[in-house]
Amino acid sequence: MRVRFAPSPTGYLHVGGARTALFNWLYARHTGGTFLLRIEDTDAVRNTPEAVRVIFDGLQWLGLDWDEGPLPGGGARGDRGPYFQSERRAIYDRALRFLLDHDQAYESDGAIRFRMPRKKIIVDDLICGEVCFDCTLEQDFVIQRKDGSPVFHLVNVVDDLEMKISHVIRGEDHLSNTPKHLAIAAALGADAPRYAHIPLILNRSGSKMSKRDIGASLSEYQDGGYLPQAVRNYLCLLGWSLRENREIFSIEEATARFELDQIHRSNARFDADKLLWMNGAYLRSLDVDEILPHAQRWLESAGFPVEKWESAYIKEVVLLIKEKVKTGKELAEWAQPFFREEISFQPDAVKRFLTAAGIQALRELLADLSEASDFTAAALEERFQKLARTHGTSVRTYVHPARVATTGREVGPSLYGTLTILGKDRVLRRIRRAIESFAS
RNA sequence: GACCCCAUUGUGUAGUGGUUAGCACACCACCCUUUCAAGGUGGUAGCACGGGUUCGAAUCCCGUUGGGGUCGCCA
Repeated sequence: MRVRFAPSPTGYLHVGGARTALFNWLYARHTGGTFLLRIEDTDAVRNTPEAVRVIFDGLQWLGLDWDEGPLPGGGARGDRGPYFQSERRAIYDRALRFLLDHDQAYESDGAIRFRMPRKKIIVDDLICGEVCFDCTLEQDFVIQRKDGSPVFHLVNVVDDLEMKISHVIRGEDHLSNTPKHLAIAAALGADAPRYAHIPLILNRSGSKMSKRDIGASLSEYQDGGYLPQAVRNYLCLLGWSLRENREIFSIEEATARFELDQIHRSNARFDADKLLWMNGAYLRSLDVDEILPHAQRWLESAGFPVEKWESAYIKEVVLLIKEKVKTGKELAEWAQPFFREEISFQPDAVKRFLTAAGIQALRELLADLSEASDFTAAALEERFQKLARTHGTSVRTYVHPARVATTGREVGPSLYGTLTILGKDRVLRRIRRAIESFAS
């Protein structure tokens, strides 16, 4: 089996494209076949090195490695290259010459048109089944522009043939183009690959997700603190499932179970809420060591110089917070009090908890914690409860002002864990400072 | 408009002739609780419609309606 992902470098990687790449990759890995990457950069205007970089980054981030194709560092792997269409002109010229010589194409106003056969063409699709197109009234179409550049329909088919692609797994928006592609392959005297058209990903309002839609670009997830495992898992679910009331699964499991004929025929709407939930689920369940490299990136982009801190310290913070948040972005926000001495106080939090009563509670707490020799979470919890009992009040009396004093916020991870990680010195200093700043 | 694809709660799906139509997200309620999450329990909500076929249709056939896609010298 030889499958390919053939994106056009547009400057961003569409989630639909990412899902197409994923399905191709899954099929290749499932069958022990070859997954190749081909860059369809025939549109010179849009073709920039940065735009190609985005494709490499996105695929690598998702963990979709390709066996053949251009390499991010330059050069290529595989013996069916070049893998940039812009470098394959001679091959297309040869195909054009062949079609012209065999009267399957002709010149028209300077362009070259393909002689579309006027007959019924059946697409035997691996997912959609046999689809019949009546092409008796079909028009001939351009395969080489007046400026001499070849057109998508031609190059796409020629490359699939030249690269010995056995299965073309692509979006269903291409189903209607397939008769053309079948006809070109036949005119070239070749056997066309098998086709498998996967359902489209729709936006919230139900039309094909486009560049303009929120959440359409993979980079939004790369930059938004999502875990690639979660995004990949979610993408699997758009048109495919394990069929056993379970939606969170490993990539190995997906690879083992993936079958083309189990893919849906109906389009799927992209549900950002569910992806968010899934990302949180991954954050909670993944081992902190797996999250660490991502967390370092999240913290870095939030403006915290991670190299300043021991990775053991970062791990403690991540371990504390990851249970409570859904994205890395959120995690970085919550982590602020651990990486910045100058904490910023949220006005609402101050107003609500650093009242006269709150300050009084902080004074009592300060006196108590000053005596503490054991600053573990369990010991602190005991201390807070004892303090509350002594003063005949609820532990909340101390917890809330303490959280605001040490983190500046009224919402955050477990307070006792927070205090433990901050350590006695920082905790006492922050409580003192809060008392000084907000006692009126 | 022509052609093509599709149709199970709001969303993603399980279901392939006989089920109290299952699961997940979202939503609501309660429980747990130091906040927020998470977790637990329960709940609201679905086979688009009309004809067939059949002893029996979410499941098979036809039509209607609805949604989507394609009709470029873009890819």
